Amino acid sequence: MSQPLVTILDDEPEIRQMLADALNDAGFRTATYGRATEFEASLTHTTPDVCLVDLGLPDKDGLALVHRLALESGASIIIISGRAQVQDRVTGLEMGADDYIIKPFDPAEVVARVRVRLRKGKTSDRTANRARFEGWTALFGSYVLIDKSGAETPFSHAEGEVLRLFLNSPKRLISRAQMQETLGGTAGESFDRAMDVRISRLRTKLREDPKNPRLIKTIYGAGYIFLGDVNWD
Amino acid sequence: MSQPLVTILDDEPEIRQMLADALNDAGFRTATYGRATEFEASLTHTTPDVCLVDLGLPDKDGLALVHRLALESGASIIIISGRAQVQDRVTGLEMGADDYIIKPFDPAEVVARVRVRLRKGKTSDRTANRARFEGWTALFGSYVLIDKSGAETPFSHAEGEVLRLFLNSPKRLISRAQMQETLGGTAGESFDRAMDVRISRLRTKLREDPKNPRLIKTIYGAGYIFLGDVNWD
DNA sequence: GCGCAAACCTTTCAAATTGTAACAAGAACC
DNA sequence: GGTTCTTGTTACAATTTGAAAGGTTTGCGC
Repeated sequence: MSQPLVTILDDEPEIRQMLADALNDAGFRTATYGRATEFEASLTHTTPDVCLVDLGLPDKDGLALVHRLALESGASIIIISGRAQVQDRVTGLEMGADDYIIKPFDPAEVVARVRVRLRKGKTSDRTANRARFEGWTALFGSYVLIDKSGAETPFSHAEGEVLRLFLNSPKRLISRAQMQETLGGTAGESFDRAMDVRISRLRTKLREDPKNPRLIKTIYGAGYIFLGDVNWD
Repeated sequence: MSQPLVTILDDEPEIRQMLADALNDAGFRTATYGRATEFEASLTHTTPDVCLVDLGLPDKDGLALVHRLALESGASIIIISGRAQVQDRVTGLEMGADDYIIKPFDPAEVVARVRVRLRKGKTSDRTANRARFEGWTALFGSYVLIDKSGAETPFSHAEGEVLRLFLNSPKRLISRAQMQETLGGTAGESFDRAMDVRISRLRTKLREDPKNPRLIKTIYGAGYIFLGDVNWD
């Protein structure tokens, strides 16, 4: 789970191969698809970080796919297309793509542009130390949670790590593997329980109703999701 | 702070003008600079959202400027350059640029690419993950179904996979084989039953009449069809 | 219609996953 | 040294899920 996943959707096998090779050499995991339906099917059980999409697909309108992808998935989308008109590029970007590369392309440039998209995702991790969410204010500098009425609740370093992780990617599924990675879990299988405990303690401090958590939701078999709007400053 | 600020750094006045006009027409505030030193001085009292930087500057190495900008400012950086070699582009992107546009360019494309960078900046933008159908609203971000009256019904990850598959291809036959593939079925023959159970549970949550399902229809010997109009947003 | 086999639905049950209370080891502080 | 706080571990409860099993429906031949 450590390496980012890049998916490649193109109907020409040689291009798929070329891209996959270049990206693998650069250290990414890749998954290739020749048809839109095949690719769409994969989305229910995998979450790519970057999607390379060829617009000239035989079985589906590429632009519609890009549009839906942009809305539904958190992945960055890079269109790869033979259509070089400015208008094509503009509409492609307007449909939600993050970049638009014209065929023929140099694999090195594709790799570079994929890297940019991943870099952006990472850098968005806040290093600020105050966040407001749903009536709460978290001060990471002084390890204190403040509720609507101004009452303070201290939290520990371990709890803060979890909270920061949640506040950095709200409303998105965070898998247990991801957590272990960022929280320096020793990958020891018994650390699983420790994570549960951290989250349990955090939930208590956020006064979550155990039966019906509103902020930290468990997705059985998948991970956790932090609901609620977050503002950092 | 209402309109985003785009800065333009280029030594050719006509290009500055052309970009500024196009961006102003698109509703952005702009500030233009002809020299790197001038531009750098401006950074002490303004915080641009997107910076367009020409690499071919007379008074300073453009790449070094890009690098510093990427590290120190939160702005998105788009390089505009006459140097069209792949290597130039790759190094430009590696230095921290978010995009690289080659001269000569079409102003419309520049505007589109600026828009993409700004869109990315909004964090809560890509969390929609919502579909409406026949009076229901499915929030995949929070694993909740909402009916006409606003009542919420949570659904599990497994149920969500099935529901998403249906909503992705409404009014089209979905074979069991397809499902198994999509839902990561181990192809074990007993997974068939598990599939049934998932659908059964989903039907219950959608309050389907067992005798007369309106949304998820079984096609004996072939698969399932999801009826109903779907809108993602 | 009737019978029958295959396909499908749904209840029940057990295994896997997750929640939390209680305890213990260790760090920090006095 | 003693106290308090933090944090992981253990143990057990609660929940979710897929598997098993039996019931129901469908298609088809007579």
